[in-house]
Amino acid sequence: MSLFNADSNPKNPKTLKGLQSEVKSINRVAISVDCVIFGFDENKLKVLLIRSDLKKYQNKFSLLGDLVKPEEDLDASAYRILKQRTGLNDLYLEQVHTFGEVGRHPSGRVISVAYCSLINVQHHRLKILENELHWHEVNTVTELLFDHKKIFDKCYAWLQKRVQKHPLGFSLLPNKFSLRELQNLYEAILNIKLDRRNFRKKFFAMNFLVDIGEDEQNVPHRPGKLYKFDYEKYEKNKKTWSGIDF
Amino acid sequence: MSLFNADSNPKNPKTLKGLQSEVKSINRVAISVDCVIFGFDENKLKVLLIRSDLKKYQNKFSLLGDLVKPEEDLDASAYRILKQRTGLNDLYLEQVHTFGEVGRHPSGRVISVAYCSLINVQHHRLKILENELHWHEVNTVTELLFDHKKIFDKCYAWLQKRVQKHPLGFSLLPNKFSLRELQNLYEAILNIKLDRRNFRKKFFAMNFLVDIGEDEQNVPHRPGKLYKFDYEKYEKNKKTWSGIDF
DNA sequence: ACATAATGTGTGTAATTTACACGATTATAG
DNA sequence: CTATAATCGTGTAAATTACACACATTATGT
Repeated sequence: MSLFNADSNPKNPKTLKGLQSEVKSINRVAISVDCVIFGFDENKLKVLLIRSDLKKYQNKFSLLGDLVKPEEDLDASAYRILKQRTGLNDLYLEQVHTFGEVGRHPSGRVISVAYCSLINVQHHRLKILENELHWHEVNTVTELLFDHKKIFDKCYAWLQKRVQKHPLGFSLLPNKFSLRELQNLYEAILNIKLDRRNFRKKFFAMNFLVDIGEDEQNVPHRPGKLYKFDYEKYEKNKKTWSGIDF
Repeated sequence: MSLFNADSNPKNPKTLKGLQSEVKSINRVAISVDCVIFGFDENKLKVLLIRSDLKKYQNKFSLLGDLVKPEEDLDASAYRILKQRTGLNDLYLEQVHTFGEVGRHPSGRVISVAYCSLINVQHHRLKILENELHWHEVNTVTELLFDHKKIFDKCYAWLQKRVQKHPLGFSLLPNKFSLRELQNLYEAILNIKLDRRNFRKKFFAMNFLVDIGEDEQNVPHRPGKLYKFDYEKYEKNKKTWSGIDF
């Protein structure tokens, strides 16, 4: 077979050299990374967007993205974009889907790999105002640049599924959080109401929340206890089998 | 902002024209699609591989893939590869992950979008022998070309998760199948043993299996009833909320 | 006819999920 | 300092679901 083999034929194999020139000359496209960055603030799930300043694009908002550099891994590219925009390292980041429709981008063939990131809004509030960045409530996101709405929709649906089976949601909260905050977060992401007592029971039963012995401050009501998420314990005990169910 | 905006600066926005030349000249890479095609035969989960005939690559096996054509959508490219190899249309196909490490391919920068497909081995048995194609038991897959083992591993792990929450597994079976066959399939994919009675109860409770009133033929024991999967009913009734649990 | 092998169904128990109510604590307004 | 409003923190009974397990049935092969 050949390296790219859908046309291969045992009697007429491609050579490595031939392939190299094919790779270098013919089927070349640009590749970009777009980041769907979620945040949680004022009990709302938000997404970080940037305003287009091109008249041609009517001041639409778009996701944060950039072309992948020639010597840059895809993940590295996503981290670079996040770093440039938020100043933060060590963000939660995961690849979600790749969008490569022929007509998706006006500048030619551009394939975009979508990444999701979850960040704690408190930690980078400073950087926002310098740019044309803006936190949008996810429910009010309508039209975005190019196919970015489609990308956003995919990532939001991904988040709603993912957050039920994986504790990535904690990345949206401060290190110390109350159970009420955690529940508000889940209610905002999933867009549902949950029973407070059962929510509490469920998370305590998981045994990944650590009571750090502090209380909420400056709340206009009885303060709740603060917890942190024990990620190591989670990693050790996480489920592998959740059962057939659809 | 600009179309690619990680370097954008309100005082110095990129122009659309500038971007177009950037897309056309600088950051260009080749893009390919690799398909991980699963089959189920003799109660084993198999994956369809093709043998490399390049000496340089020591007769390693590789996934089925090809470069994406300039005017071809990613999904279309994956369908084309499947069609060329199996002669089948309408296969189950889903994008899983994109692999873009800088050094992953010897011919230069090649980004590969991995797709998973599930096919019914009966339906295309004819085409296999013409090529260097081979069904490998998934448990015996060791070294593959380039990073294809990594791609395969990702797709297999994806399948194991996915099959628990989505009825894609039926694509591996004939239209009519017995419950025993279905259970064998799940046991092969998940590499576990399941209780026959509970398995049966679970699937009947879902109410997506239709008794077609026929029995197995040519089995050396009491024939089981044959069923088909009612995909429409599934689509109407599928769950949206499966609960927080990790 | 008998041994063998798989099918098809039922039942008790444990575990999990759900629904639901009340007293305690804190801040605020008067 | 008292009343009010809000949230915290907890327990229990009912319903549902998951699991372990046993036995009678139907076919095959000899």
